[in-house]
Amino acid sequence: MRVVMHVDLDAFYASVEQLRRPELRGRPVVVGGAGAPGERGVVSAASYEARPFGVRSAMPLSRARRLCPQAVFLPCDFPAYRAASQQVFRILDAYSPLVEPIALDEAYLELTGAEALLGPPFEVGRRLRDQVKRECGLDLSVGIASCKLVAKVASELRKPRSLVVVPPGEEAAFLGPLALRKLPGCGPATAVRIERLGVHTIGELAALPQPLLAELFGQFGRVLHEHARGVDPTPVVPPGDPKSISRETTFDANVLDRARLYETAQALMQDVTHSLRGHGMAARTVVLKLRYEPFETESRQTTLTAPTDRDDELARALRALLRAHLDPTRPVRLIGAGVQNLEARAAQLSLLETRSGGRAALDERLDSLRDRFGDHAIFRGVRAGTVQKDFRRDDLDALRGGEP
DNA sequence: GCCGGGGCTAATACTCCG
DNA sequence: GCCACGGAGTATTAGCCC
Repeated sequence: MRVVMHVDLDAFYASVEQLRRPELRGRPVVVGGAGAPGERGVVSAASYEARPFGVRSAMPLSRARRLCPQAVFLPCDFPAYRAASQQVFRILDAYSPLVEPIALDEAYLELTGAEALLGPPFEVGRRLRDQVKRECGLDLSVGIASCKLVAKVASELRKPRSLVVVPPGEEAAFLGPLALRKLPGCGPATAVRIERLGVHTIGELAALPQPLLAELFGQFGRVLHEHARGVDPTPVVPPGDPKSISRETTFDANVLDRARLYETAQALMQDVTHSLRGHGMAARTVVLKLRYEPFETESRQTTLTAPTDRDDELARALRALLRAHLDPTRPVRLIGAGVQNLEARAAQLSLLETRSGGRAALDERLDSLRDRFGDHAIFRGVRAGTVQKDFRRDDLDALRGGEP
């Protein structure tokens, strides 16, 4: 029988802030945005003191301010959250050789076959939770079950400091009474569609005939049916190669100035290509994302004849997309640049260029400067336009191995 | 009236080809 | 030459998660 543990740090960003600034303890704390007054942004984390006021993550900061004006509002400080996260993951690594980070504050651990070594699941969970509190000062919620899906629902069930073990065979009975929305993957859109069938709990969903769900939701319907019964065979896996890399930014005020849009897009693409080369990968598809007023999002993409990791080639493709698709009459709220269709780089050097020659060598030298002095230390021709507003995949990759 | 950033999957549409 | 049709590959959007 499989044993999987899901762990989740409670109100993580807010807790890190309270930990390093004791005067914030016991007070409502809301973390989000970059800290500019009146900026557009959403709540990344709300302390448990802020939640009775209705403040939730993903809520616009402006709304959080109205709901809880007495809260302390803080910008995200990723270096601090990364450091705290690394400390916790070092502890996790001691409990299992197979750890799958999902975010800075969340992970799955494969514990199958570890009982002889670590003890019974409930005891393991309690020991881990106490160790994280003692050594890092942070509250951890723990769920343990025979699969990832049920372990995750279990850890969320009694936050903060959940410690819930679902014994094998009791998965369906455990999920049955819970609301549809507690099922991972069942978001607002899916829940509304299911509720139209008169179904409101996971148990009622599990009782629906599978062919009906398949007809309504395609192959997702089959998965939904399995999940509702507590069946989830997906393995715990460490992060593999990325499938896409993107950066985007929302302007504090809408932008019509073409030069500013081109410049920002280019700066974002330099971030993207830096990360791309950091993974030793090359991309074949370049994506431009635009969000116009009023909140209408478009994406346009183009596929190159050969994959590349070069700044100039990818930036040129992005400029071509802008030329072809940017509507100069509409105010732009957000712009983004990305790559997908990724593959390992080694195999794709063209016959006429070597890694040590010309432009590629320039890319590499700029990369090493950015690695030493930070992403925004240096830009080709354009200034840095963005600050990090949430964790990125690259942060997760840095958790592996555990060095600060 | 408000809606960030980053990544993933799936569904669907479209285009080209034979 | 024209049409139907299916497959492959690409483009776009929707939904979900933290």
